[in-house]
Amino acid sequence: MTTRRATITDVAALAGVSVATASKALNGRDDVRATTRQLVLDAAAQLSFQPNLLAQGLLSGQTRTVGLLTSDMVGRFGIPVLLGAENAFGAGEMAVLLCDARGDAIREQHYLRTLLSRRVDGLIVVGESTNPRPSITKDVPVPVVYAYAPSADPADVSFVPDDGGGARLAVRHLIATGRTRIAHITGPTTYKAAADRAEGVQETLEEAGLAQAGETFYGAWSQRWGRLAADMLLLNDPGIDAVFCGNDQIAAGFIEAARERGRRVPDDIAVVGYDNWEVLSEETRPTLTTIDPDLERLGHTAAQHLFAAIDGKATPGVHSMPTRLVIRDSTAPGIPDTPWQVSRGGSPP
Amino acid sequence: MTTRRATITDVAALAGVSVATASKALNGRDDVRATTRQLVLDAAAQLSFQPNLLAQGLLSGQTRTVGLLTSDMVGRFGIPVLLGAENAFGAGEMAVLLCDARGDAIREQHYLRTLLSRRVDGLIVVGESTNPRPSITKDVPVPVVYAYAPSADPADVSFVPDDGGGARLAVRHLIATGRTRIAHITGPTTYKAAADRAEGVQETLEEAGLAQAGETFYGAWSQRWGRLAADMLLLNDPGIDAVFCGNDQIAAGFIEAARERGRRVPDDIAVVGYDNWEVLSEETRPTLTTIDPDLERLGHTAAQHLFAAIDGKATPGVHSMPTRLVIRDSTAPGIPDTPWQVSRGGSPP
DNA sequence: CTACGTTACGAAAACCTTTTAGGTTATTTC
DNA sequence: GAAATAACCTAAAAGGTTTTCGTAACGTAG
Repeated sequence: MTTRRATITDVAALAGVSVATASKALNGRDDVRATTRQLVLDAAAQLSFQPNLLAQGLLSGQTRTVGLLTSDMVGRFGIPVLLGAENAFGAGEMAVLLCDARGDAIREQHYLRTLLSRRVDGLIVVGESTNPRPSITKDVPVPVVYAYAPSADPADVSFVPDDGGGARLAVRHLIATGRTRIAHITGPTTYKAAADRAEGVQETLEEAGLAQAGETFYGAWSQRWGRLAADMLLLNDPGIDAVFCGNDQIAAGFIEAARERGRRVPDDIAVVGYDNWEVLSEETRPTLTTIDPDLERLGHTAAQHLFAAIDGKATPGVHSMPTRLVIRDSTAPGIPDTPWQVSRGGSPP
Repeated sequence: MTTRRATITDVAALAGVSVATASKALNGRDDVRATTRQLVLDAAAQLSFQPNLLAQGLLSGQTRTVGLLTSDMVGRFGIPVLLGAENAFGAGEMAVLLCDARGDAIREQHYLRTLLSRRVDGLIVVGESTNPRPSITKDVPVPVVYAYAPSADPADVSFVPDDGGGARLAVRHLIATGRTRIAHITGPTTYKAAADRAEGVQETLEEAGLAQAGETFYGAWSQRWGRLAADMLLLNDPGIDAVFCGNDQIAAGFIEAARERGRRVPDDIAVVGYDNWEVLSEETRPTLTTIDPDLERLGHTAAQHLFAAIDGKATPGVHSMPTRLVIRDSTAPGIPDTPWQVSRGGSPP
């Protein structure tokens, strides 16, 4: 356990060759005789030799390591992005240095310095909301990719979920199922995601020649607000037959309150959520049709583009990542597969 | 952006001293004149010099990096542990290499190799359930600490939540509030956590001279099972006045079903959950009294012990980490602060 | 037998930093 | 005025790997 680890010098000595030859044999270079190579390989196996990546990195200037700088890992949205990214990196030979700045700019600076000290090959910055965040690209001698929260500098490489598109998907689905009086309840106005989705709702309704039922109801991202909004909405505007909620919590609250007020979901009112947070969307009654922002894929794509950027092939700009409509019972009770169906019951196992 | 990074040689040249002197000046060694030191420091600042940690690590044999090997980051429990650990490391000068083996032993081996290749100073292995997992300690020349899932080898260092203690906390609380007919609904028998909690329930009831209401109801960790079990239980055994649920999802389902059957919570039946998963425990009606396993602290402690182990001060054995009772309205409606109260409304902001 | 090309291998430099062992001044002590 | 000390600084080695270049052996053609 505390035995010194074998170096290539040890391997070379055991094989009876020079370190240069050992290196070539181990790395598959071709000016080494087959028998010699086997000798070296056997020696390496016997000593369970593993090349010191520090030494390799020192020499090559490439550490095969990227820094993953997250602003708030506590939040729900950073995790899937991070997961997708880690996934993409792990598939190659890259390793991920994880740093959680916890929303603190000072801490972020600190982590940034240590990451650069460790000579990471690139950085991926994942934010906690889709609101733009300050760019760090110019302070840094390696490529940077922003995920979820875009950089404020449009010349940087950012990947964000297509909130407008998600809203369009939701509203089109409601229209396709025959709804015409559609309301929208969402989170705080300070969230760009809320504004983007509201805009998507507006546009889609106009395209269909429909008017939105009531103005957009901005509130909190909570179940409580969903219930409250339901009470207000059902009282003031009893004719609505569908509601698109800004997230699954609001939708869960809405469904609960609607049921208590004697409205049947989906028969009287169809409900669509957002986020596909399965602990909610699969446990409401009826289960919840919702928009899946596919954050894991977003993280994966961001990581792949970081690869590309490290290889000098950057793709600047803010890239909108498509979302998926997940149809469950809150809009389409027991209807078997239908043409307009995108996917049912969440992601495959 | 692509400009070569400054080395200590550049700094020394700019300051007009040798690299040795520059190194001493930068590292606060004391055989260097104050004026010379300032000269070096200015030069370093001007070039925004940052020491190459690879070179340092190569020399010292310490990389100030630990590997964080998680078996399944998708799950809910790994994340807080990971978070607490990252937190503890970030406070020092350690960095965390994140690897998600996704429950695959092959992948775990692969990651293990690359981590060792990178010469990490230690490893923390976080599992996804409290069931023991295979030990890797003997395959590895650095200290290893297990978090959440203990190592199957009792000589290793493991940190697990005290499930039995959590159950005791819950049942004592129910008894303290005057309940006497207490039932227990929990997850699958295959989970050690479920078994440990059930055992804790048994013991605590016996100590109090009470009998458990019905046997332990094993099922799934789902809201659905909570509803189903509620229906069964309230039908067969209408006299029960409290139920301790194996997790918050079961508890949420139970509360919902109980309400529909006309039982008031907590007046007729008190409910305690487990996990303090706030998206549920703060959104049920009434809000849910529950056990918080304090996983973040568990992760933090595990990380600190890894530090100690790296310094040669290991503390072998399986360490049970205490849980917290979080009292909300499902057991104590609107009662103001009372002596037996441990904490209210979850962790402070 | 000489000239030359090919093949297989080794010596040494390079990457960047820290540390050890000396070396050069200036200052003190007798 | 010589010797001892202190203060400051430098040269060189070490850490593990890859790469470049040099060299030796061998075979082939002239």
